[in-house]
Amino acid sequence: MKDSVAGQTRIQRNKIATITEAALDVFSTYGFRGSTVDQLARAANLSKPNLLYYFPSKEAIHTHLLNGLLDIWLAPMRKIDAGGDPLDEILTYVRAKLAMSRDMPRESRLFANEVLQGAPHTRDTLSSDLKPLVDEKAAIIRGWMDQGALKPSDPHHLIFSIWSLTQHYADFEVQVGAVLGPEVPDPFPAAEDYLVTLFTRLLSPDA
Amino acid sequence: MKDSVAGQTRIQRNKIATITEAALDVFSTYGFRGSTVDQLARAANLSKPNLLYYFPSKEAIHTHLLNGLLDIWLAPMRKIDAGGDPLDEILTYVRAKLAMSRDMPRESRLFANEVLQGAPHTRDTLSSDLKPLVDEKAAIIRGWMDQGALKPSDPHHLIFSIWSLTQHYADFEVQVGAVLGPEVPDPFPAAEDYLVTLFTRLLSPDA
DNA sequence: TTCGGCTTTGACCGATTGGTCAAAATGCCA
DNA sequence: TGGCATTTTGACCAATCGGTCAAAGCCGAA
Repeated sequence: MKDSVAGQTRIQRNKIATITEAALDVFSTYGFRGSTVDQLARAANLSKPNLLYYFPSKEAIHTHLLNGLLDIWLAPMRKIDAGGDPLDEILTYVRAKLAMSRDMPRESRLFANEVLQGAPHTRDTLSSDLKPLVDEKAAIIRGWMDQGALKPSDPHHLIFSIWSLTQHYADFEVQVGAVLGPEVPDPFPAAEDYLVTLFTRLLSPDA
Repeated sequence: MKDSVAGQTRIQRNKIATITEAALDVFSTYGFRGSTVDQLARAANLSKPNLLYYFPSKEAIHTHLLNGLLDIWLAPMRKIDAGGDPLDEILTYVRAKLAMSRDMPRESRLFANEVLQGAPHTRDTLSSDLKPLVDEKAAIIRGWMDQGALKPSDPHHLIFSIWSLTQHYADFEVQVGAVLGPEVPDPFPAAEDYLVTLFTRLLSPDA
């Protein structure tokens, strides 16, 4: 595996970055099994053997992508701070996740494809890395609710709802676009207003 | 295409039903391109040529499945009644959609797979059938809000949020399970409580 | 200019893909 | 029972799949 940064030439680093970028395009559109090595090579402007000179297999590229992405993907949640203003912390997280759906829809769809099909390459990571992180943040939220700083509701399902509501605009982009029609070219401003209203009414203890 | 019910023998109707059921299993798990005709045949306890005697191609099975499903899938939304109690109508719809995620997760994942990959077999139907239906129901909801029977918020995004929040429990079942852990074998009761609370606080004009 | 290692490639491999076909088996009605 | 249409199957096909390999091209250092 050529995952390590050390001991790489400039060419290697560049090509690997190009391949990774192209693979994100292809995998997020067609899924793992729906993508072919030829497709990946063509998207990266490389011959097939050349691509397989940098990665040992199609699966290695996919794994490399998923591994690199998980940290980026969870970064906004890690920033939830027990010392901050409760509603602000939640709304900031919601806005950050929605921005990721707008700016990184391919990454969102890559994860969605993976999880939809049973997370065959990620399942262990979900239990070992994701669960503790979510439990930690859920405990913070529960603390806020116990103090009366937020209206009570199930913290785990609150987190699920943030994920589903925000990622929906990336994963189901085609459906959202078809329903809103061409007269709404960008659904994100209205989506942000709606989601801020939703979580404010759900959680704000005043009014 | 053997979609028509008329002019079919008992054997044909049974086998087609068996194939459809098996294909739902396979396609919803592996996606269209990720599923093979051999897999479909094995799941239906048929030889490959025998399966292709009832359907002309792998794609025909997939199309047949999607077509048959769209009506079932949209049925709860069609029941939203302008004459009913506004909050009741919404909560009934939410509960019905959540029940579908619990009882028909394969159907949900089949659609998710399709839409995620750009809805190559469904795109036209989304614009021609889904959009008018959503627009109609959104107008009803907007009417309720204008009357003051519901707190104001964007009706289209309200509908999107019902879809995403409920389908999440089917489409991302693996993730939900991994985060909640084995100590929560069934997330649906808590999910229903949470969603009822969410939409009540979002929409109920009192309190 | 030559050398040696990194990079790139066309040709090729066995396995699997979606799908076909002729022949055999089965069901059904007289 | 015979006879015909429906159903089922093993063998097979061309195309595509992921991946290999030896040879050729390319590069900077000596």
